[in-house]
This record gives sequence, C-alpha cells and structure tokens, in this order.
Amino acid sequence: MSTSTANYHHGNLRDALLSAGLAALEGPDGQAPSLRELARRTGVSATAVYRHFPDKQALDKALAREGLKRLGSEQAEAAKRAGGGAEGFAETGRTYVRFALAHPALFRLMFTQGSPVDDTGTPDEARALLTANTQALASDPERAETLALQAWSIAHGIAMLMLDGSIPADDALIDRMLATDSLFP
Amino acid sequence: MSTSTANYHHGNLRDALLSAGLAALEGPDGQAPSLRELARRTGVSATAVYRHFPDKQALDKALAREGLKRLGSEQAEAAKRAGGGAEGFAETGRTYVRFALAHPALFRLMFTQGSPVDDTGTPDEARALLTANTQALASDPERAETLALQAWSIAHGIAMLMLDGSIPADDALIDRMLATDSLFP
DNA sequence: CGGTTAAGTGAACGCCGTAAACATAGAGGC
DNA sequence: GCCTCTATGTTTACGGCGTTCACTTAACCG
Repeated sequence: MSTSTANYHHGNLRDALLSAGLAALEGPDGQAPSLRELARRTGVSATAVYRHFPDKQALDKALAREGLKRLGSEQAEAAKRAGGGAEGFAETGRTYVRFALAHPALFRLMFTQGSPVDDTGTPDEARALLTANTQALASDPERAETLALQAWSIAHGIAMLMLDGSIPADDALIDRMLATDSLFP
Repeated sequence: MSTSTANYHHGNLRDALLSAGLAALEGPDGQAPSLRELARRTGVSATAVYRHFPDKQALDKALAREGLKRLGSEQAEAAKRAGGGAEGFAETGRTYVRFALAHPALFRLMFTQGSPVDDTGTPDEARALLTANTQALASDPERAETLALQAWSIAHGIAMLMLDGSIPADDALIDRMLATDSLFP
C-alpha cells in the first residue's frame, strides 16, 4: 500500500499482494485469505510471496498495520467532524465499533497477532488520538491513562462481542452503551 | 466431560476427545489443537472423531461450551466468596478477566464461534449471573440491561486486549480498570 | 556486452479437515 | 447359544494449506 504506481508484474508485487489481501478481507465470507489464494488472485506462484514476506504471519501483520492506519484516520476524521472535545472523543468510540462491524475480518486480523504496532517506534494514529483526548478531558493526568484504557476496553469489548454474535450488532445499542453520561462519573 | 466413568477405548470416546482437547488448550503453545492431533493423543484414528462430532467446528463448540461452564462456576464461586452484592458483582468481572488470562486458548475458542450457547435453550451460568446482578443493583430495570452489556463489554475488552498484548496483563491494572467507583455513576 | 543478483517458477514435503468403503465388536431377538 | 444388525472403529484417498529447495529468468550496472 502507500507507495503504489508501478508496472505491476515485475514491479510492486508486495503492494499488489496487500491490495488483494485487503480486498479479500472485505469479502462476504468473513474469512482470512490463504497465502496461496492471495498468490492466485495476484496471478503469481505461491512461492513468489516469499520474496516479499518471510512468512504468512508477516503478510498478515502488514495487512493489520494497514487496517490500523485506516481505523485511525476514520477516527480522526470523525472527531474533527464532531468538533473535537468531549463529543469528538465519544465519536471516536462509536467509529471504532462501527469500523469493526464494517470490516469484521480485517478487524479480527488486526488484533489476532501480538500487537502489530510495535515494530514502528511511533504509535499509530488511533492510539495517539486516544491518549491526547483522555489527557485533555481528564482532570488528574494519572487518571487519564486509566480512562484511556477503560474507554478502549469498552469499545473493543462491544466490537468483539458484536462480531462474535454475543450481542446484537445494533447501531442504536452502540450509542446507548457508549453514552458518556452513563459511563465514567 | 460431565458423565465419565467407562472403559475408555471402546467406550466414551467423545468424553476422551473433549478431555484431550481441554488439556491441549491449556498447553503453553496457546494453539488450538487440530482434529488429527486430538485423535492421535486419544490413540484413535482421525476419522473416528466423526462418529461423535459432525465436523471440527462441532467439537470446538463442545469445548467452548465446557469453557463457558467453567467460567460461570468460577464466577459464581467468586461472587459467593465476596458475600454477593456490589462487591460480589465486581468480583465476577475480575474473575472474568483472570479466567481469560489463565486459559487464553480456551477463552479465545469460546468467543471465536458464533455464540456457542444458544443451542441449549437455557442461558449459561455466567450470563444468568450477569443479568441477576445488574437487575439487583440498577434502580431502573431498563437501565439494568444496558448496565449488564456495558459491564460485560468492559471485562471482555480488557480480557481481549490483554490476551492480544495490546495492554499489559497486569493484575493490579485489572483492579484499577474495573474499580466500580471510576465507572458507572 | 557480460555478469551479478533480485525476483519469479515448479516440484515436493508434511500437515490439515473430510469422504468413502470396509471391518468388527457387542447387544438383542430367536 | 447362535446370528444378525448396528454402533463404532480403521484404511485409504482427496484437495488445500504453509513452507523448502533447486532452478530459471530478467534487470541493472560497470
């Protein structure tokens, strides 16, 4: 992803594989695509993948990283649209859950590997937004960190439980559960 | 599980498979065991499994159901030990997260299938405990349902994020994040 | 232009879940 | 007490998976 533009075959196979992977993850089957399937869709032999990724897990991690980037930018845009502040913060939570429901396979992939973020030293945008928002909203700066983790956890919990079918994936329910006045005194 | 006592081979293969599965899920690799591996450990051919489960997913579902049962009874015991009430309720949350950390592979399995509970008409103990506790503690009975889902979500979110390594799996952190006075006004 | 090297290929290995055809042990009726 | 029927097991086989290895090919660079 990111830097595209090239002559495809004999060229940016890496990006082509990632594109195919992201497309497959959006498919209706909700299944993570196999390495061989991805190679097939890209019109390349299965072993060619190994020229660009050491193994399947590395490919998955790259896909997860791209997913995280997209989530972060969606959240940032939603917060800006809401005018920032407390309402903007609340909107990032709703966006988090809606993103999970809109891209279930990708979202699952993002959290199935051991934190795919840490290889780049800089934290992802979603996480930066979270700490910035909580530090701005919390009185006690130490409380801010706890608040950040609590907010993340409840959004993540709602998302996961809805994805797994344990809780109805209802948009109104998301709003009700994330209503800030019924959480956090 | 449950009804054991028999002569093992030529006898209760079903229970033996479930026992082997639960044992494998506790292993250090944190990997869900394959059907063939389970059959091997039980000393039986792979296809024998199909006499007792229509497919691998059904076996996984049975394992998940057993996990849910264990979680429920651990929660009930913890609540009783805490003397019930609000403190008992809080204890069920902490127990939920600790259970996930103590049995990561089993816990993941429990929520990776589409809600493994619904085939039995009666809800599992964990869920029953949750609704009973929230209905006893909430003033508004309609608020109780929202409270139940919020409480479940935050515990589930903490558990998942800690399992995935996104949040440090720290016992003190669990207590801080679940402190009832910093949640729910 | 020729050689080095990055990038792709095909065959093969040992796993996996599952299907089909076959074997056998033990229970129940005669 | 035998004989049959059925539940429970076995062997073999298929296609798909991730990955390895030895190989070809194409692109660039001096």
